[in-house]
Amino acid sequence: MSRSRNSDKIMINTATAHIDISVDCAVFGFDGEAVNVLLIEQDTDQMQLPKETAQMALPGDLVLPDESLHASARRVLKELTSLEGIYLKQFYTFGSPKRVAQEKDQEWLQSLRMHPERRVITVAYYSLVKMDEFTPQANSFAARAQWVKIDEVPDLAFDHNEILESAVETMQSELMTKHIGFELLPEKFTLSQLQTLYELILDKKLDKRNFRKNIKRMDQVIPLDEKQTGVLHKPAQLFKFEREE
Amino acid sequence: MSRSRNSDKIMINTATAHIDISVDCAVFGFDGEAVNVLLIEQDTDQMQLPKETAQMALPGDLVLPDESLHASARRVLKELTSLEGIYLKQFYTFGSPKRVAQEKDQEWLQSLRMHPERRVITVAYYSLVKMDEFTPQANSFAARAQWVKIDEVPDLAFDHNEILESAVETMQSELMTKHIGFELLPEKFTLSQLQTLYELILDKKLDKRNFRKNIKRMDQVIPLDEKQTGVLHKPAQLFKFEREE
DNA sequence: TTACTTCGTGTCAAATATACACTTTGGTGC
DNA sequence: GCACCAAAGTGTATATTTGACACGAAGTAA
Repeated sequence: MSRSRNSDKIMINTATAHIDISVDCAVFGFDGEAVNVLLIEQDTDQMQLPKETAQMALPGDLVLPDESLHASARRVLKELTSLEGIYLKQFYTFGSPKRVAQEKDQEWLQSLRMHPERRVITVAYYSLVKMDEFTPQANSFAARAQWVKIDEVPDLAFDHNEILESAVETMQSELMTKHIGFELLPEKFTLSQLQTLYELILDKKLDKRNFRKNIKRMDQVIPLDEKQTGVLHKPAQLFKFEREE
Repeated sequence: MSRSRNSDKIMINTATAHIDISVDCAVFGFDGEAVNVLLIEQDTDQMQLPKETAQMALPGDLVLPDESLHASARRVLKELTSLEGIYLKQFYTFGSPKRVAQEKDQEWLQSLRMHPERRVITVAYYSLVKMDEFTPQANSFAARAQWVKIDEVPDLAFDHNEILESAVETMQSELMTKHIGFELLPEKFTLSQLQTLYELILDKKLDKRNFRKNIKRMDQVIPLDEKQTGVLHKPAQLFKFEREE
């Protein structure tokens, strides 16, 4: 099939031509104050690398030979948070030939990967977790995980800043149409919490009355006979979200 | 890094563990009557396979070792149509472990690929071409290409029906927000042509006056001092689309 | 000139989006 | 128990957008 097919045969069949596939997950959480993303600190100790070279990265892993992409993302997430059945969505695949070839990244890959020089194409997912259900696992992977406010994210390994930015954009555009905001809130929430979350994700102020008008005409948002407690002002009514099938 | 990282090391290092990466393109065109997609007929003659086994497929190819994903899609498209600089958009990555393992597909892969048994993950793009600029290349790849109306697409190779369906959905959802409709029309077009195209893509009737009201308030659509010719009724005014930067 | 076909146009009603400010409620501390 | 604090909760008027709907105008062909 055409010229390129022939060149495949010539070029693919060399040791350097293998391409690895990974998944990376941008895992978002909301603590009432800010939207956070889960970052992993590269483990320089174990790798016997100088601490200065430690970078933070989105959690990710190579795709296993018999694992679907989605399963792979689920696995990464489960190892990290032990959560299952949470919102997880593929949004883009990053495949620049040099995306793991920068010097800052090679050092780390060389102490970790069998084929550090290999090109890696990564399928990126974003995920939304309720922070109050988040229970880090007692393994070295999750132990080095931490929540970082999305506007305080440092320079990350590989092209992970780009991936993260793209995840945030995807989340913004899906917020309205897919009601993903509720995935970040606890079971019971107030409308002010919901509004704060929307304002943080969309990065703009919303009008309180108009916002409530809109929310209240969604019949998936159900008022409870319960009020907020432990606040030093008028307690707000609690609501729950019921996803329809 | 954690259990899975270890299992990578064990499992990746076997002959069967390599995963190939391809791109597949759903190339759409509009002939005034219907929306068409470019399909390739698998070349059973050259492969010495019985003709009954011939299937149609979306054009695609393995990603070359040093080629970005986008470049790879551009290459496939150029070989097929010789067109450059046309609308091309990544929309999803399909990675089910068994997606090329069905019997109907293996026969063909075995006469074509160096590693027919390998799992292939494919990054899918959709593309919009003006059919009047489409010039098939004189190579065997393009010679077997043909336009097929999207509602007459037969069973395709691999999971290409699923990919195509997903491409159509993406196109539908991007039609309004990204004004991709104009990519399918010739330089000069009438509002009726535009409306027909919208109705075909969205698969629903639109009201003529309301449609025109909406289009006319887009200042990217510019009326020309020119009319349709060669029609046996009142000729329509021509318009052009000017993408703003 | 007639017949045919598609082009091109406006209005009204309904729904939705936006802008905007004050009273209510519960808790705390005196 | 009163005063204060802080956020909750609520309504209206205006502008904008959407959706439904029908007929004369322009050109071609016979």
